[in-house]
Amino acid sequence: MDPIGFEQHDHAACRKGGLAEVERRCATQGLHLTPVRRRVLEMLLEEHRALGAYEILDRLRDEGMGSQPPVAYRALDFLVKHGFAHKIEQLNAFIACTHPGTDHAAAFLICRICHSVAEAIAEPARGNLGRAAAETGFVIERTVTEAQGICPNCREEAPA
Amino acid sequence: MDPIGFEQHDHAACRKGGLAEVERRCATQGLHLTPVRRRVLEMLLEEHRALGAYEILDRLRDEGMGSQPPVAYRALDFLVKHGFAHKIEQLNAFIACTHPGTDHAAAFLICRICHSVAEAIAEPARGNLGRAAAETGFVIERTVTEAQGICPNCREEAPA
DNA sequence: GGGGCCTCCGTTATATTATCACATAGCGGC
DNA sequence: GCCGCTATGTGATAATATAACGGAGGCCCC
Repeated sequence: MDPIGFEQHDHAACRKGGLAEVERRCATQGLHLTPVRRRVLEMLLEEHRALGAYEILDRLRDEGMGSQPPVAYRALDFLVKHGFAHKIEQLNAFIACTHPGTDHAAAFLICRICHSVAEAIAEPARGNLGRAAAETGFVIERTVTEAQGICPNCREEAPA
Repeated sequence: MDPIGFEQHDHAACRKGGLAEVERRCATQGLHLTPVRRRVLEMLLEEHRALGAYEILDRLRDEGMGSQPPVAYRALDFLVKHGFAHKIEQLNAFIACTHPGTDHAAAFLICRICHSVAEAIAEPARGNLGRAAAETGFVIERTVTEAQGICPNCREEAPA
């Protein structure tokens, strides 16, 4: 199990590994990891925290890579569509996928203090939701699972 | 089990029952179900479909109950805060709770064709998410579980 | 029964998030 | 060279949400 991003870890490796994996998959699937898309992915990989589209856009603008919202949104759409990033619906923000290789339904643990986000692999068909779907004939295509709370680090510092 | 809103049912009873239950709880908990809040709840109970804040605001305006966004958002905040309604994060829209009595974590089945929404009771602590949280010491305070797909009715009509 | 406090509402303004529409650039096929 | 395709650049605007402030009304205390 490595679903969690709260621990200390070799973050440089984590960034490079994520990028390398995405590059590999783009190559095998014939996808274009263009400069903008690549840069946005790097930004997301920089931190285990969700970034808003406009935060990303600001950074792109600083780097001279386009200054209008569609630039950021299109890159994010690409990354999300191909499973290289996820949208955190509760935050209207985006995060790099920690398992870009696997076809996966993701689940997230979101710290409301430090805003770090950890990703786990979800089991969409399990539990009440899957049962309810099966009972009624609802066909699940996509699930969003997000938990908000306090991460171990923040819990120590502010145990309230 | 009655988690599902896709079947035919006595909708008038369903509306009245929902309203009555909320009134009862407001009475016992000392909450103020003011005219605006009550009207918004009624609107949500009208349909098993998520309504956007501005859709609600338009109706309030038509009825002369306030025309500015905060009016709708405040009423919705109240309803959500006390568990009488839920926000569907994927849709940025709101729906009446089908189990206003119980203290509950909700899970939703959202039809991407007809936009109807069914609510089931979720089991937040189960599955990978709960396990990942337990392993790392993350304290879950609130979970969002939403599945998007095709409801049985739409599936018959458009079996693609 | 007046004053203070609290909750709720009305309103203006603005912030934040997201998309539309259309023009341009590059690239590969043939 | 030209076409068709994908991606990008840009201006405009739509959709969602909140900040900030003032006033109305209830309620309690004394």
